[in-house]
Amino acid sequence: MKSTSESFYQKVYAIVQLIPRGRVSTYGAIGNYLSARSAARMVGYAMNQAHSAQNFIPAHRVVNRNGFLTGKHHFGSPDLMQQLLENEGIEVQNDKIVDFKKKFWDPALEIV
DNA sequence: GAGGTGACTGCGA
DNA sequence: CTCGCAGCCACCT
Repeated sequence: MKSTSESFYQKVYAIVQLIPRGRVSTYGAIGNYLSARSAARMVGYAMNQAHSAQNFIPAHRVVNRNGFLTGKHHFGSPDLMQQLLENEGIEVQNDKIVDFKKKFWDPALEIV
């Protein structure tokens, strides 16, 4: 039923929820894993509905390619995203993830 | 039915 | 090195 891609979001949600604590991913990495080279916008768009999703989506673990908290404003509170990241042991300074490259989590590499 | 937007990315000048 | 533009796909009005 509703096999017509229940929602591109469902896929994104699944990936985001798979992100281990203390790690972060990017829109491009997720989009790339979904067969979309640069569908990063769709991933970000999915996050837009994340707060509407029935399940909790750790969208704070998803940032842009530069490691900046671009979507922090969509959490209801601009500081909420940073607080969540710091709560997981991720250092955030100037709205940017510290050592983002080290904490970067690629689904295509982790999910086999 | 058509147009516009968007939490992005990569490449060119 | 820095700045700008075009591409991408799905959802919303």
